Amino acid sequence: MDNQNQLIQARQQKMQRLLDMGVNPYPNRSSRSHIIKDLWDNQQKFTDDEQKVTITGRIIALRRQGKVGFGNVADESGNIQIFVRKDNVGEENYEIFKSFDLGDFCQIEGSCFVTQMGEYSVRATCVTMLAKAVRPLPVVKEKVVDGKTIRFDEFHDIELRYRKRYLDLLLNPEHKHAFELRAHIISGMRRFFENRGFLEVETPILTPLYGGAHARPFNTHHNTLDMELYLRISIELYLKRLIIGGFEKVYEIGKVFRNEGMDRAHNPEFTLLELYQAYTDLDGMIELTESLFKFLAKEVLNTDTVTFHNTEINLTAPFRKASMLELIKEYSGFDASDFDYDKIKTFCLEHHIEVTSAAGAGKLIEEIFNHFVEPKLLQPTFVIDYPREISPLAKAKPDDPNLVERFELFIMGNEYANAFTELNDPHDQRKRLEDQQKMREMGDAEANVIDEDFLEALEYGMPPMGGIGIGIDRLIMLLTDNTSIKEVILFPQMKPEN
RNA sequence: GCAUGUGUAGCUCAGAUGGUAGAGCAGCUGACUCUUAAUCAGCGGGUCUAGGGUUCGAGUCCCUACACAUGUACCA
Repeated sequence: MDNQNQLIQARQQKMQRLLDMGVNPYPNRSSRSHIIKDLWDNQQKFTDDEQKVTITGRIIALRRQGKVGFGNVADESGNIQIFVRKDNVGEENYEIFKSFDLGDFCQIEGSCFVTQMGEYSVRATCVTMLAKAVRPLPVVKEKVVDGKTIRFDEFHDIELRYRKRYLDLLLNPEHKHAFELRAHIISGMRRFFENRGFLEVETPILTPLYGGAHARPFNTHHNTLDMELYLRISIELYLKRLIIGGFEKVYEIGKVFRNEGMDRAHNPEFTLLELYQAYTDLDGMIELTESLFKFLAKEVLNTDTVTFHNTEINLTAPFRKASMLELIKEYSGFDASDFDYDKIKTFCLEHHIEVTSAAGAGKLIEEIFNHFVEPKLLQPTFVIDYPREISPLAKAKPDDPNLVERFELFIMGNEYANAFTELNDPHDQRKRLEDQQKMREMGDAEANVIDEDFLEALEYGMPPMGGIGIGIDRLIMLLTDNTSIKEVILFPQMKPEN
């Protein structure tokens, strides 16, 4: 018998003992009068009047001493010591207490008092088993020294933490913070958009064609229809159809799926916000983005700045705006504004920047930007004036056909938002997608595909508008000072263990 | 993808130069009616990630595979 089975068997034996006593180790009902935080918030009152309280929670520590025992019970709001004495609960009930193991859910009835050692506790008059844990939890012990909690044998194997997130949340409760903040940021966004009159919508995730981004999709198959379907890689083309349909302000927050490599910054499924607003443009999206960050900082984070890896980032001041070509010149000294392919290619080769056959001058300019500029943009910066070649859904600048009205927002060397004045000319849009198609044929597997249904919709007329996408996971990483996306996704993609 | 590192008990970790696997916690038995990393005494617990190889002998050396981390390339 292996060790784990031995541990499980010991717990099952205790469960059997309960059954033999006629006690259900998994009762249907429980009751509680107070959450544990209530007891802590009103210590004086509860100790003075000795009122009866009933708490529920998980046993997170046990210290037995013969005919008396201590333990700690935790619910979501906190944890408190319990004191169980045979004389207080009676012989039969004490047998139930003796069946308690670390990890069991229990209900404790009693009253609050302070022990001789000065610890605020619940003196039990009756204990109840609510749910027996038959599998042993990793044992983590804590000690408080000078107000600081020292944790022993912390559950910190990174792989186990991700594979068994429930144990991570249970044993390292501080890891809940990123997920709570995530929820608050998303609900804050919804409030912000609702205040501005946006409608939240849901569009298909399973689609006959994928588009709106530069990525490879996941394929699947519908049995009854006997057709190939793709998981969406962006939300863009459906949201634009809604603007065509007469909605003027829409957004969606949802999962998109990209079939690419995984690393500390990429999970195959991730959460994207996309938003479209009719009768505005890139400047409108800049205003909206600055206001959104300001709102989230003030209303959710209650601060102006966040600290990421010891760098203070001001989220509320106006962000810097600079064109991609200017920034390239600033950081590399190279002037690419003439879009001279041969000259740009030579520069790339000189600086060991990969030049693929499908890449034109615009793509190479982006590569130069990624290499020389991107890592240097620490404080929030709107990079504007993108090459048209790499922006097939953005409207060209009226005075420069090589460039489009687009920005990406960079903070700490990473991209946090991508926005355009959206292309609404169906002829231009068709041509752009055809150019993408050519790039596919030249080997760019991530280039956009031609979506005839979308083009037809465009032909019915789409108002001028601005649109933006914000990667939520990355944003949460920034706000929680995490460098791994797995720390902000509850159940990150993992390869099977065996 | 590539490079480097890690993988030993349920958990956290030791195991120089190859010689039949150790600790703490948790578990079991016993003692203990105010403890708090409770304490004390005793006991049990391992296909050392998997598969090959070298060797009289491999947790340790070599090869392959797998998982995870970090760096790097591409992408949000």
